Amino acid sequence: MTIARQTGSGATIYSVAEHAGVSIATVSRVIQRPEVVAAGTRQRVLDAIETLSYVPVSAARSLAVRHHEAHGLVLPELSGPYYAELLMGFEARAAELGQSVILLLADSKSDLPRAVRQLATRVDALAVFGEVVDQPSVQRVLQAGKPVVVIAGEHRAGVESIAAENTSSAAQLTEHVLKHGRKRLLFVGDPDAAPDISGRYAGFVQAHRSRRRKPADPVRIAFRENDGTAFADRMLTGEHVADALVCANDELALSIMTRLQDAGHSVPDDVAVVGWDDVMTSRYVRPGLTTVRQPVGGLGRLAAERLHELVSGGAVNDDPQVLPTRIVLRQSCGCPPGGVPAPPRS
Amino acid sequence: MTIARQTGSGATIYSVAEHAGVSIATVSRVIQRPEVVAAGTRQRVLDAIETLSYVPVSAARSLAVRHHEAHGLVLPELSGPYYAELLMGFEARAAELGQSVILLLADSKSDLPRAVRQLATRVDALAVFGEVVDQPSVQRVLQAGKPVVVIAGEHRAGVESIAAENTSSAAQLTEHVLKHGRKRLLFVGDPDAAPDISGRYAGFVQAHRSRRRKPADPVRIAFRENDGTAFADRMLTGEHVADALVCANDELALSIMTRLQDAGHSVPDDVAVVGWDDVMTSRYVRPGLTTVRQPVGGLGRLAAERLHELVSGGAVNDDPQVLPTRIVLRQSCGCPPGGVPAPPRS
DNA sequence: ACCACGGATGTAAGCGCTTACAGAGGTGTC
DNA sequence: GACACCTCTGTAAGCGCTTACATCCGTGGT
Repeated sequence: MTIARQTGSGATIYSVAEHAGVSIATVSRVIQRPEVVAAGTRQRVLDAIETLSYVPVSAARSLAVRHHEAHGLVLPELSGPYYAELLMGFEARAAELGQSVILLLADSKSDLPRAVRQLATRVDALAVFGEVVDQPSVQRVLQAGKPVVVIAGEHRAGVESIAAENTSSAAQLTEHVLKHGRKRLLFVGDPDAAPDISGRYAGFVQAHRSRRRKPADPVRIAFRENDGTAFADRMLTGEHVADALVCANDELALSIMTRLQDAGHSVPDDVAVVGWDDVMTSRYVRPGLTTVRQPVGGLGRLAAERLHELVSGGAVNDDPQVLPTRIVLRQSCGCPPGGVPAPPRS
Repeated sequence: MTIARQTGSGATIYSVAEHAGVSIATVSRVIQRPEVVAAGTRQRVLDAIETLSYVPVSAARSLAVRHHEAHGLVLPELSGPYYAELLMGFEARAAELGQSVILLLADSKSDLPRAVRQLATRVDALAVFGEVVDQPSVQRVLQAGKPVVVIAGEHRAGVESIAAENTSSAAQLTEHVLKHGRKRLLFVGDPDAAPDISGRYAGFVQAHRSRRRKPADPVRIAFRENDGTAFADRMLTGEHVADALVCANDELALSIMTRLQDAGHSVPDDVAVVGWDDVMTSRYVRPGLTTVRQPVGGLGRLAAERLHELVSGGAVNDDPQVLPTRIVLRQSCGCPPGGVPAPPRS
């Protein structure tokens, strides 16, 4: 608390070796491959480690072995369950593979490219979400010889990419809504904002086409609750007319649905609403929100796994890997209660 | 893709120096303190860095400067908004202070102590949540000379700790419910599960005492949705009787409330329900859930900040720092609609 | 009794940076 | 013209580990 502590910060492999009466090589061995050192010696070293509170300096090891044993993950932010789940999956798998994870959140960063460069400095490989980090920055990392996988982003040659299936489940979902007899569907959310969304809109269009109906243009709004509320207000004034809303995500769907209900409209009688993500709230609102569940944790796990394989010399997979999604039917689309019970969250 | 790449993985400070026709010291200088090197030289070096796609190896720097420029954060998990928000705050502040953050999630770890030891190896300081990591592990880190702050955990001498205020807001909240004329309140959640919860129960007790009423024993159940549902079922059978429920967190409150409603009971008429955390769902359910908002992001920011100060030689703060919380009144407690509008989330 | 061999440990050469210190030119002053 | 000063750059000594290679010693075979 006052004087420099002798133990702790001071202990190095040298002090341990000295204390145990062995060479530093032996100390290193008891840490890396305990079985090769004689039991007695091993114990003396272990004791020395204990009494000196020795904690190795990973940087020295990294330098010597020439890799970091760490993966970086760049996410836009962490509000809502989506990214959190992704991160959980990533962290879990990375840990299993003995890798630390260094997290970088893009919002709140004034100079993202710089932050990414910095990050690249301390990891063996990088996973980045969608288009959060600019292409040149990605290229830099790649050129420095560090594998990069992009999650739910644009697919580009030479960069491994993984994503959840969007288009065909969007088509199914749209089809489902159409089967409920809805005529004027609106897609709510900006397809240009992210590849995920454009895939969903593509499915929306496809479902219309296959019935020879003309899909409406997307309502290009952002994805936060405020945006949904504002849109609902514009529906209330008659600016937008629809009997079904296919929303780009649950936050949008929920905020719109709630606003409409608070204004006296009935969901799904007046207008059906469906979304994407199956957030917790979607189970709790009434009517329950029909939505699409993505294997978000799986995306994270897969990303960590691929990174590890790439670092270990694996070849980059040139086509995107897409994980299947599942439609969760509740009542907001017009289905009767008790129809299909929502499966428990995995 | 086939042959070892010349650029990238190969580039070191030496190759850059050679390519630019300067010494490695100069290269290091243009990276660390560009202003001290002559403009022409600097540019040549910058060009060399560019053409060689040089990315420094942070481990080498860490070794030379003798610190990692990274903070570790150990969290139980990441489901629900609570930990995610904490993490966001922590990451944001850490980044501002130039520190990377290495995340460790305790669930999914088969050998947590080992994971923590490993983590300690690559950071300058550690923030750990509550009691997720065992005391001996914490002590080890401390003895190795690395600062530790515990968030929302038991306070112990010598370890810095920070938390959100619990007892007095719990007392206020309980008091509020009592003022609505409720007579039989139950505290739902196990106080022994976490210091936060025991603080809340203490407030519950305190409010009763100050009115000379006898507080009920806590209903010791876990905090997941299932546990809440099961408890609600037991209320429905008459095993528990109450006209108000003070729940340890929103997940519990929401799952109980919903189950009760689905069974035909009215909230708040038959039973009032309040919770803690102000998760997103709490705004969306009807009636809106009365709850307590904690400055979760603030806890994270503060943790990162204190860590940084401790690493920079600051003295450890012997009493816990507690951040204020705020009660958010909605209708589940019995308040009329439109009474106090819920402030927007910060 | 001698030798080959294998197991346990030590020696020493890096890994890629940072930085104190020294040296080399230029400028300005008297 | 000599000298004191700057400014800019180079030299070299670590930072704390890992690991190939060398060494030492005890065994067992013959």
